[in-house]
Amino acid sequence: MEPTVSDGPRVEKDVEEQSTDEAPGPAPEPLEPLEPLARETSSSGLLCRTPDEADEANKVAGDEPPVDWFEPLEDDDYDEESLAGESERSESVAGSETVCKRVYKFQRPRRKRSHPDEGWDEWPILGDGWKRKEVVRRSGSSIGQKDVYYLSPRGERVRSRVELISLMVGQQDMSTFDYKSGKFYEGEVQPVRIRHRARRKIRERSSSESSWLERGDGADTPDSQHMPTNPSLGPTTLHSNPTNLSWHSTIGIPNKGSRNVDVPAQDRIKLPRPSSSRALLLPSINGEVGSEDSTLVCARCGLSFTGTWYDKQRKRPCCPNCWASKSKEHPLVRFRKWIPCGQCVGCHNTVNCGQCANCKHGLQSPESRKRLCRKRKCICPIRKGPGGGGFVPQKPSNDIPDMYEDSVSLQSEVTDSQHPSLKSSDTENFSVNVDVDDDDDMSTDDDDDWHKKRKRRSCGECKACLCRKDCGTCDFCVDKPKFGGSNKKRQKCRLRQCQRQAMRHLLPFQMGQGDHGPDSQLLPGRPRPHYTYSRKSLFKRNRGSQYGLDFTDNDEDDCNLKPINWNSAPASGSKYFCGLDVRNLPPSPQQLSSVDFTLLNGLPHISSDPNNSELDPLSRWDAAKSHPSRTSRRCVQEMDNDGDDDEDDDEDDDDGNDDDDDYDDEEEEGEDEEEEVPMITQIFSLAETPSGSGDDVESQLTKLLQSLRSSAMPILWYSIMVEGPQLQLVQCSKQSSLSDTIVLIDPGFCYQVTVQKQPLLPTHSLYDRYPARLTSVTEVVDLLLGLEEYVVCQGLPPREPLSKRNPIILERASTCDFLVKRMVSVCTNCRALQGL
DNA sequence: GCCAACGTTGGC
DNA sequence: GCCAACGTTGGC
Repeated sequence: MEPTVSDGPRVEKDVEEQSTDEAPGPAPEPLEPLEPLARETSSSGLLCRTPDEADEANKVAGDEPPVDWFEPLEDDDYDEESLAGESERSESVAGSETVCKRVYKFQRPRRKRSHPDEGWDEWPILGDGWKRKEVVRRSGSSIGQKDVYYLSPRGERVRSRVELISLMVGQQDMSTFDYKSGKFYEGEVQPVRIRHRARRKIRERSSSESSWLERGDGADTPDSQHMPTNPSLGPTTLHSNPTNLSWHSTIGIPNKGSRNVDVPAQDRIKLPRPSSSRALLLPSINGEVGSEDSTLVCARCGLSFTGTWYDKQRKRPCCPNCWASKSKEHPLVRFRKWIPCGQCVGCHNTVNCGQCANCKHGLQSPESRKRLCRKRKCICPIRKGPGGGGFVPQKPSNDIPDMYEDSVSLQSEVTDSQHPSLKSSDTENFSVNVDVDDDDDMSTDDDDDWHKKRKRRSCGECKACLCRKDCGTCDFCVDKPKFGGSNKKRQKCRLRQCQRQAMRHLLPFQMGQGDHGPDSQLLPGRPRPHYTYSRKSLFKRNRGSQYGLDFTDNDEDDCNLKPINWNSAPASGSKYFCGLDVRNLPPSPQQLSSVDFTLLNGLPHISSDPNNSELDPLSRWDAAKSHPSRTSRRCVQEMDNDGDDDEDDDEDDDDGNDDDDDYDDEEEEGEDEEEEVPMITQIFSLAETPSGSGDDVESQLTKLLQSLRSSAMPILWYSIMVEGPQLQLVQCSKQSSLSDTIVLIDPGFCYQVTVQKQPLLPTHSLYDRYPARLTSVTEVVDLLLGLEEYVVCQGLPPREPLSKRNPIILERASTCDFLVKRMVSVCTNCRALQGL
């Protein structure tokens, strides 16, 4: 039977028969039956395609093997278009979530990363062994956009023309190669790419035009299926709703100042007539160029307007006002997002009741997205429902042109609340519905704010976020192609990782590496998420969640770590670093002294361990990381000695898992942050000893510590607080020229620099360059940067070398400067000692 | 079109 | 559980 849309349930059944990710293997792809559908759709011309696109689609359906860019579409068909079953649509809003989640779960295998050799077409035009692949973006604002990748015979994945050309240097002339189509245009007229200039010019007038121009040959994408000019829309076409159409050409100037929701129809925004250039590009309706304006409802503000303006990605109608707006708010957010007022009782409530349906849902299904406790919901109706944020759409939703409904029906962000199934309710009723149904109302689901999802690693305010320059030395920078790297890690420079929201494992090393350490909540950044849904048994998670807890991560290691109560006094004599997760940090200087360096007569000898001498700084760092037992276990054990089991730990644990489940919950994040700050103060109290100085001084020093930790520090410097109290800045790279250099800041902010535990003489020129007291982050950073100009005096080998079997012991003068300018490897005093 | 980098996953 | 790898997507 030829699959049709109505085959959805059957397909869903097929999907269910797949044992999720356990059975990828050679079994037929669960969504396979849909491929013919896609082909048929393409071939029949039902979709809005240009002739070229239709040819391409037909070609795909015919001679060439199906390229895998159909697959994502099929995925999305299920996810967003609900081809998997109309039943999803007919579900109640609350019920739909269950169904969607189930479908989603069974679709996971389809979402799995494609196998390296999956979906590649042989592309001999580039030479033997070359492969090509087209991928359609499945979500986001650029959904439907098609990306083309190539795979070289050597397995190098090419993402762009630049990369391809760089690979083909000396092999093939790529000047006539069209990357997108994968063909050479020798002797042919290369397809005209109307971009840049045209786009810039047109964008001022019409987003829809620019979208078309931008997309170029990418028009055979899901976007094309919801063009307002799509003749296949049947009863839900333009023609079916004449009251919302304006087939007459209207020429006018967009009324950018008007935001009146009660704009009468005759005052609706008039758009310029499509340009002639655009007319050539737009698809046609029944042979006519689809250049006529139509009345649309802006997906962003809800205003009706006349024209064919669409947002940048041509996903939704977008009025000129919103188009001109610099706001990055997602066009649909206002329709979908429940915006807390921040003032009502619900907004002020920061404690989950634990009793409401949403709380129980979270307890029962921790793997699902967390829903905000009902007691914590904003109770201000004006903030709810479509047109939230104080805006009410002009027209009831059932007056929204059907073409728009059709257009949004394919979007990944579309929820049931926007679904045509709800169009029967007018605006008021719609709002009521939303109010009643808290679950759907919740915007904490991941589908509610895709934009923030991409932004949630960046606060945009901290120094790291504001820093625009890569350090060029961290592992992430080294990985970047511009620094000669292989682009495998693809992460932002560590020094530019947001101090507040970045994943901890991405932060600079001094910020801590572990996510689950006893003091993890003290560290900047977020815990590392655990994407365990695909591999971890739900039972395991549920077992703990029955009690509102999740012990999933309580492996043996963590059990040792978690009982630590940082609010209690440390074990007597304990000298572990406070507030640092040192499990994966490089060895502390104290530890270094006993592990990596052997001090003979106060002088270090060069280790013969290649791990210490051969590796580059980052490798050595990695080596240090790979031996956490050398660095952290000692601390762990020490800390564990005072281990008291505290419920707070459990709560923390729970929170951590909540984070895993829902990073989108902004309020929760805010709470996390709120919890972190005071904890630092409490941590500092750890170091507070009876013999300590006054509270004022201590708190000042603590503030400096906090500031340092929330700032981007020079590479591999990290700040710690030790007993005294004393703030220490430690260069943790053993490969650094300043290895084992510490800046000690006392409660009076006076500082001293030590190198390998040896204090720099007060007469050292370094002290002349910087203030005697370091009272701000800037001063500290300046000093550290200044220190980077120095290297440690190497001393000199003894005149009479010992036997080769003994380590070489370098000698220094008692007046050694320790730190010398980079071009000077040995200080003058040591040279003098040797008579040089 | 290209690059940056976010989010996820498979392998260990 | 960790993390290298990379598919993916937003920004310019």
